[in-house]
Amino acid sequence: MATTTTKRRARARRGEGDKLRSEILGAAQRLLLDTGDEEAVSIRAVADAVGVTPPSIYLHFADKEELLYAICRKLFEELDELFQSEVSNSSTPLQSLLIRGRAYVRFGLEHPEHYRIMFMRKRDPIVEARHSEEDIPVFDHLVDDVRRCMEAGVVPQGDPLPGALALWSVVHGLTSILISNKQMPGLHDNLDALIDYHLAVGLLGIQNAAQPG
Amino acid sequence: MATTTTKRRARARRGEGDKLRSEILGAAQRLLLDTGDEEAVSIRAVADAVGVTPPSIYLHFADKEELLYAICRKLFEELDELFQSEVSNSSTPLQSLLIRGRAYVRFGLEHPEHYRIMFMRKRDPIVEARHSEEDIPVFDHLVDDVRRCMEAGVVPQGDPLPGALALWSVVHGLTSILISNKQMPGLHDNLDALIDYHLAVGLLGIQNAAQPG
DNA sequence: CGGGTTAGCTTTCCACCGTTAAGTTACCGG
DNA sequence: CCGGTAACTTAACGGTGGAAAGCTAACCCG
Repeated sequence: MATTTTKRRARARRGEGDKLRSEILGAAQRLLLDTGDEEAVSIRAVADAVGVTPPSIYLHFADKEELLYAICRKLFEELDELFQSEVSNSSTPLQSLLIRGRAYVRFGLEHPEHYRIMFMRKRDPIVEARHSEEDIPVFDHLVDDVRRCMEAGVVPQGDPLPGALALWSVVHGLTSILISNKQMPGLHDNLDALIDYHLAVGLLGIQNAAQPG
Repeated sequence: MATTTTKRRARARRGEGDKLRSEILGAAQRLLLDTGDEEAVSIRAVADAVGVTPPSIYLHFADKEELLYAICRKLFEELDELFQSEVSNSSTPLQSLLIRGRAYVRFGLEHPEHYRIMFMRKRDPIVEARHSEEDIPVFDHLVDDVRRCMEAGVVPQGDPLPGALALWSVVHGLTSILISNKQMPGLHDNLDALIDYHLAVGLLGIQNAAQPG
């Protein structure tokens, strides 16, 4: 109720035009978090939340897609920081992978709409970033852990990328299934056990499977 | 170009009101296939393709979501038939799982928009069906194969559902990553090897991992 | 054959969406 | 204080999903 117009934002001073950009990003992210609904993040709603008119958005983002893309990049950084802090206490790379996986699924379940726009939209930021040779630390760190597992002899030697991709596939598959099936009976009790089982499948899988190619 | 109005459909005779329903479904599916774009399947576009006005759609579907849902149910049936025919020649349940998995990924890559509405939307038909105790053969047949693997002693005994879910997670994860990353460098060459590697990870995983719970 | 009933479909409208083109306002350097 | 321009607004376009209400043609019955 009452998502009506808020106060008008004071015009920025000369040279501070970029202020609006970050305000838009912040408002959009907050909107996504509060409503828990991607559809609520419309250009008009964001503009209204910032206290500005819709066309002003286009002074900083070419289109809605680019706004969402910018949000994603921010979320990816935050996700990487989350993972790195969780992993910091782990003693082995294998344990790191386990912790990483658990954190991944938990993040998805706790922030489903964030997860959606990050991993379930048409234009996938991770793919686009890799394509444009950008760094995506959250993925690179996963690959690093797999590589360390290889160096430690706990995963067969070779290119770490397929293994990392396979692990990502397992947790991403599980997460997106869980997200789309919040009500699926008998899935969300024993949730931790289910997650760990999937991680075991992935980890034992890359330990025992022959490298592709 | 020229997606303009087509001819007006002749009114159905009394008692044949349901004819329009299947015409709508068919047109929507065709539209999805031809354009390869979910956004092209708007109520208005479908109505236009059928030769009818938009509100007529609502005589047969409560809202757009229900129309998409109906399309999904149809697609799930077709997918199941595809899988069953591909699997019919396999001699072992393990081989069936492999074939099933390959067919799954291939289907996703060949019909990305169909795949999207089936598995990557907010309301997941499979989950909803399970919740409402409907049958979803395409999933049940997967569970059956896992069960048969257990009976054959090639997968540790227990509840087949977690294993089936894990396998689905792997292929679903891979498929959705591939779909969202059509241009990701070095992913789509060696595609078959990559798919088989993921399947090996999943299969070796459920063979070696301890049951959850 | 000729009306009445009603299934089958339309007309009209609403509020919202993303986006663009053109206009306005207010800051700030000269 | 004034002109230039950065920072925004106003107004509009064509699209969307959807609700309310009206029309029309097919069939049944006398």
